[in-house]
Amino acid sequence: MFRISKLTDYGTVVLARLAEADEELLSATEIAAATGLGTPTVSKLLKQLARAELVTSERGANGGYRLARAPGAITAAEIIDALEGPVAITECSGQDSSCEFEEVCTVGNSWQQINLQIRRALADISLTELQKARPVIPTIRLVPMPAGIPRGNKSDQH
Amino acid sequence: MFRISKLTDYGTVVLARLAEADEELLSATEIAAATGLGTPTVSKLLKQLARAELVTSERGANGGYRLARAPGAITAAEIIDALEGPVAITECSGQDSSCEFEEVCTVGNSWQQINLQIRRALADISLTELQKARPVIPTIRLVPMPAGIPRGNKSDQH
DNA sequence: TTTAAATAGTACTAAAATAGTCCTGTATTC
DNA sequence: GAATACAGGACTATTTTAGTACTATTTAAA
Repeated sequence: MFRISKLTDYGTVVLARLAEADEELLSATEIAAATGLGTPTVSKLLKQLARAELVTSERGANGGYRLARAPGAITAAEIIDALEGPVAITECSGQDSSCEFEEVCTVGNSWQQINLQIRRALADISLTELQKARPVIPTIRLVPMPAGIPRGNKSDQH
Repeated sequence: MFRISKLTDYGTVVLARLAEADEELLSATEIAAATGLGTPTVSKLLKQLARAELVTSERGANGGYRLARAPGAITAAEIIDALEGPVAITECSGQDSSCEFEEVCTVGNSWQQINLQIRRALADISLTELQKARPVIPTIRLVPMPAGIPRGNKSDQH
């Protein structure tokens, strides 16, 4: 339905936690505990974010993650790119224009325009701004919830 | 992956065909033949578009569909709304703010901003513009293809 | 030097959303 | 009344997403 996936949203929660920690090294387990998300899930997300170079990692005992850059320099577009691949409103709006039906199929152009505008909007929002509305979440209230940002059940519209 | 669904894209193909027909009544079968899409699929799409009042229908023998308005007055936002429900980048970015976790969950604001900008971009593109890049498609080339806008296989990026 | 804690990578399973089909009913024309 | 076409809903199959598990590697500390 034209929305970001749950994992991407969880990803912003994880990144927000790291932003809050400000340079301090946090392990996946710690982040999971702080956000209420599952440890394997957090771990998976951090690996993806590390590969996209939005966070840096240190291995070994006492290892963990920290933001690769200041929160203000990480954009929503980058987060989405990292966690769900490049934003593309249609399958054929990528740069790689190597379709065998190219002469016939001509959807491209306008969707690509839209795509560009969406990308622009996403590139304009930084982690700082995403974080702004997500201040210190009282841990005690999160514990009973399965996910850091509870949703996905019946009626939890915000 | 943050994209519109195939059905929505098919929908624009169907609408483009109707725009081309310019007021002439076309049956689902005719549109299916002209676009290369499956008849049941086209039929389903047209029903949804009719309910959203983007097309009008006439029942009975010699019935069919035509655009409810001029192509220039139908926007991408409306098409997406009709075929996949209201555009919302996250589940909680709708108007209906009745979440039981509202005090705790605070994702809202910035995603909603993004959402609004995306909506604006989509509302700015009309069917005419979507159609522009999709001129007369030679039927003969479409026949062997399973879908009007062939894709979804391995390497068919446009 | 061994053990424990942590990330890296990959593969797999389960659940949910999407796509596509079919059937039954109703309206309209011939 | 028969044929054609839309309306609505239900159902099935496929694909995508979410979540988990396992193995390997790295590092710190006992």
